[in-house]
Amino acid sequence: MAKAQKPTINDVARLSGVSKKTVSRVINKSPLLNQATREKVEAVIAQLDYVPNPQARALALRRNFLIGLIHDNPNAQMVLGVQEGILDTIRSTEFALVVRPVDRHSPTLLDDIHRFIEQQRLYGVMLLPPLSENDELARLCRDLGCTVVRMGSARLDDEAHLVASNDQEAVSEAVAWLAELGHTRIGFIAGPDGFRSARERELGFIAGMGRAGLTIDPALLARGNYQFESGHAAGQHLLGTATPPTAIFASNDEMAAGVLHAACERGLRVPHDLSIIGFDDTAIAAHIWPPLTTVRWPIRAMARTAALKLTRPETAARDAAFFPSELVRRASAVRAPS
Amino acid sequence: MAKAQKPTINDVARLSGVSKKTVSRVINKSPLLNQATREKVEAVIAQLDYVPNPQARALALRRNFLIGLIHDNPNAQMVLGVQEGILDTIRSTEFALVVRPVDRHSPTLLDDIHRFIEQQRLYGVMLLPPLSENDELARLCRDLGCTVVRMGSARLDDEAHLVASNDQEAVSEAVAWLAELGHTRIGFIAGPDGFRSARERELGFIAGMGRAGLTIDPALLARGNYQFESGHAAGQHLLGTATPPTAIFASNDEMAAGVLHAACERGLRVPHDLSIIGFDDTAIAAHIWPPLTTVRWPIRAMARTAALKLTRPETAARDAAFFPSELVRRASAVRAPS
DNA sequence: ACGCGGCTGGAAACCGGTGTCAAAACCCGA
DNA sequence: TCGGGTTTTGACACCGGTTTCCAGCCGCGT
Repeated sequence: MAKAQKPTINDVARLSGVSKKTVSRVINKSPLLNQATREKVEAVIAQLDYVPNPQARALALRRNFLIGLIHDNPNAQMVLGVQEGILDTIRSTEFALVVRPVDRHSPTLLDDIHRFIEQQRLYGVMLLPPLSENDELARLCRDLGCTVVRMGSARLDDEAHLVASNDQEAVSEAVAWLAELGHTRIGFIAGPDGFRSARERELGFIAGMGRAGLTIDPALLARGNYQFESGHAAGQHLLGTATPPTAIFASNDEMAAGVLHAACERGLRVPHDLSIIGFDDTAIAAHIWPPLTTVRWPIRAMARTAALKLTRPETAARDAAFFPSELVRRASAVRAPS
Repeated sequence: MAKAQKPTINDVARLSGVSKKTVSRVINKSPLLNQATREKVEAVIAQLDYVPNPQARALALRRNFLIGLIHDNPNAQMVLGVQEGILDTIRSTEFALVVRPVDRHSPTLLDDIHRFIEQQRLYGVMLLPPLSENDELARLCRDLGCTVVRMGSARLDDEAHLVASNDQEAVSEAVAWLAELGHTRIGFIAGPDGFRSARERELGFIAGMGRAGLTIDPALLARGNYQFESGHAAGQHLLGTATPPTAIFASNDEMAAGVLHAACERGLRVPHDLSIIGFDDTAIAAHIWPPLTTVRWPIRAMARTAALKLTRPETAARDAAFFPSELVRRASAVRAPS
């Protein structure tokens, strides 16, 4: 550990007999540069094992090589998946990931985020649902000079990048699967009002029922807020009706777990008496009993793509990237009781 | 948005009629400063709504106001809890949180982290288990000039801060609870070899059994790696013995869920035929059926304290902070079958 | 009245990069 | 050989703070 100091751009310049500016040009891959000079400087850089100081760059460029992950997401599995996906992309770059969990109901939300972005001079920000559905927030980030990627929202904003999965089709497929298993009385638990993902999944349910030639019984519709308790309540409600459903689709896994609780409390056997399907394939899906049939969407891969869009805005087209979801068939959905 | 520019230290200096240096002294609360001057400058700062530029500070100080969270933790719930706890503490400060999930088995781990810390010029780093048990890693961080907080490791390193819960006592209490419920054949699934937390919980089990006057049957001991599958396998093994246990303590919730699966597969009814207790009180504990009796430790509060130690090394004593865990009694542990 | 040490506060250099702009070097045909 | 146009390169200011070093001012002892 006798290493004196990290080499600076000045060291490189001196050793290769050029000016700082030229070294800077090499680093930034400026095109107007003699090939021979470039190679000479690159050799010195390699020899010294020189790495530009990000803090100095940040100061000069008024922009930090940080990408911010802003979220208010109850789904730990998903948030962590996103973090890992982003890291996959930026691990060997100069970028770093800074996270900022927030409370989306805080009245000072916009101010806080404004301050945060300005302070850290973020390069780009990534918004997770449900925050990604907040247009005002996206605009703020953009106005502050960040590239923005919104995840999982289904509308194409003209200025922000978008990375989404196709929830609607996936739910439709899940419903088709239930129909194929012989279910006709299928209950549906929607996500909270105002969430685009919730709306998409709802539309998927309607489409799926239509395609299967089934009618939708309004008595079999309920709404939750993506949290366990709300799924539990909705399940109790649905199962307490005169002619209860033989299958329930919940708009996310957590609510599906709630439904399972409700069923168990009533002495129903799952899946024998009631089939359940969830959405997200979070850790809980595979770990409850019976293992939950659910829809998996490739969080980590999506985050990788999103990070690419953030860190190489020039490379990535400013268009929506859609990722296919996949129905994971487990034991919680079986043939309808006859 | 007609705001011209963010005010700089020069603006403050000019408006208050002093030099940059004096302003800098005010910001850094230097003690050798005339009270009148200080107040004058502070007034201008408030009036301009001036915030020092962190990038410039980072450059000058050779140290960024970033704290790094380094982890390789399969427990999303816990990692996110830590992130939130840290944010609780640093939200209104100039600090930001940068995360770095890593692979603890990577041969380049130390190099990667070395580069990472050096590049970002981290102020402090926080190590989560199992990484927090890596002495070499902790030393590296320290040598690089970071304050270090290790979470959940039970040994006091003389140079790093430590924030831990008292796993041993908590497990002991859980075992006492099972004994009180009339269980005598109690199985134990240990965590992976080499994990301090695993060792602590093991010791807690032994102590608890001893205190309850029960003997430990080696046939009822198994080992997992904190993941679902290993708990599942261990459960199958334990339940397949000639005289299976009536209760099983798993060293974390995920493995407990695995045990539950194993029991269900064998047609056992939980908790009627088998009581199960887990550890961590992650989301899954409350969401499986039956709800899991488990040990809860105050992750978020611990992370808050840890962040305090990191950002105010001068305030916080360099000693271990211990947090009490609590047994959460749910439906998965009941009176032993007679 | 004078000299001296302790505080305050300012000028200028510095941290390690990037932008501007003009000079130097090079190319080619006339 | 020269002029004009096109690269290529370097000098220098700048980003917004901190640090070093020194001058000015003060009160105080003699």
